[in-house]
Amino acid sequence: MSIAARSTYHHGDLRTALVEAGMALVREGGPQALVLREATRRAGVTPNAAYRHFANHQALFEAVRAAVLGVLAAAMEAELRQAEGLRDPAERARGMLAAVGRGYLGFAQAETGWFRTAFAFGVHDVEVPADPARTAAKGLNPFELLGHALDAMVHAGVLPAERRPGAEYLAWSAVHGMALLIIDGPLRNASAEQQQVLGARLLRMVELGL
Amino acid sequence: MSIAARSTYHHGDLRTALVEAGMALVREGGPQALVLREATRRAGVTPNAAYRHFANHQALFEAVRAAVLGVLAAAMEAELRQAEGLRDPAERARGMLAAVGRGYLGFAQAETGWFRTAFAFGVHDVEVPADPARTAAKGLNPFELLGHALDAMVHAGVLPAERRPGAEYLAWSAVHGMALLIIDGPLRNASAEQQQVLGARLLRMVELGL
DNA sequence: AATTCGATGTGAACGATGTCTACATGAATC
DNA sequence: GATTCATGTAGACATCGTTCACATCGAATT
Repeated sequence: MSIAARSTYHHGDLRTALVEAGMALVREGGPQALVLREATRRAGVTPNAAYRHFANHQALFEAVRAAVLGVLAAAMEAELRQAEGLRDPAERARGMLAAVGRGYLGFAQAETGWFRTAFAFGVHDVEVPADPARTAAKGLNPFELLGHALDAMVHAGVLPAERRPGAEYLAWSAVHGMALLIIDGPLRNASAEQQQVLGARLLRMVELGL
Repeated sequence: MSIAARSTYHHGDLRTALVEAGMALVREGGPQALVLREATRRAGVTPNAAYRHFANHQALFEAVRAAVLGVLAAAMEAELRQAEGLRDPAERARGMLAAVGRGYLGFAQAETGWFRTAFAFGVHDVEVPADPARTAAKGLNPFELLGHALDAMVHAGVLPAERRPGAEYLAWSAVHGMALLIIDGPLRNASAEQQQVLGARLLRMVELGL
């Protein structure tokens, strides 16, 4: 990208510049593509300058990951908005769960590099409250959006309350697993159509089996 | 490990020595821990010697991955043997599916480094037939073992035949996703008991929702 | 307004890694 | 017994993350 030729000695906002460069790298090549020196290069700065803002490579990586999770949350919220328009509470609640799943799977397909980054080396600390870098408009991270949909299902009487606890882990397992099979598992060569059909079947399985 | 002091100029069986060293590395530290130079060090050999047997780092990695998939298959077969003793065909078929899932989840918990390696950078080519390095006694790879269990369910009348096609992807998605949540996702700090309970719930969800 | 100072960026260096090219060894083949 | 070819060694290179000492500059203090 832009090797920003800089006139001032100080960059101005190097931290965010590095994160943005990292986002670009990782969007193309996944987590492996985040190389500290390249990020500084793109920011028009010496490698060591990064160490004024990040303790090490991993710290930079975590910042990039957080930003990616924010984008994911935004994608899920976009899908959610459609479902929230539905009138019937039961239908709406079910639609919300499906929307969360669709947003997740769609993101994995459309932004593979980012998705890989979001969950590389573990799905770390996704449930902790409200790192603002990880959220979008609603202020909820992806995990919380899922919980939100499940709550709505209980409220609408679609999901028995006694099966609510822990339900996010079951739903997430299914959707996360399929996302991985799609992006570079055995489903990576399936047509987008087939993938969508399987995704829908999976979401129905979750709904039935929860 | 053993830095095999060698008297002969030729190693004798460097290829397998490198794979075994790689297995040990990866068992501890996951896929990132496979470093070519360290593997050659442990084999008591110059770094370049590796290039007589593997085109590059990735080729070595794939060989290690294949070996790991073989161990996984063995773990799943061990679980399967218990279920195969059951008399009632329906119960047996259901038991086989559960056994496959348990083997998978148990392997993820017990051999985290190996599990991460098996599915790092994508669940590549797991469905292709019978790379012998990837199989255990039965000659079936993990994917085929799952298909085997599902076939048994159809045969026993537990799973409607029209829902059989593609069912492995639904089941695998769920189990694979949960494995990831357990090894370094939000469930990594849950007690082994809680993990097992959730695993059982997940498998029931699959059975119901397939 | 001049001085100080802490935050930010630079320069040069180190050890480690994957990989290349040229050379050495030795077991199998003719 | 000479030759050949698979296998291992030696040395080098570019790149990466990271460290230590030094440079620059905006903002706070006097």
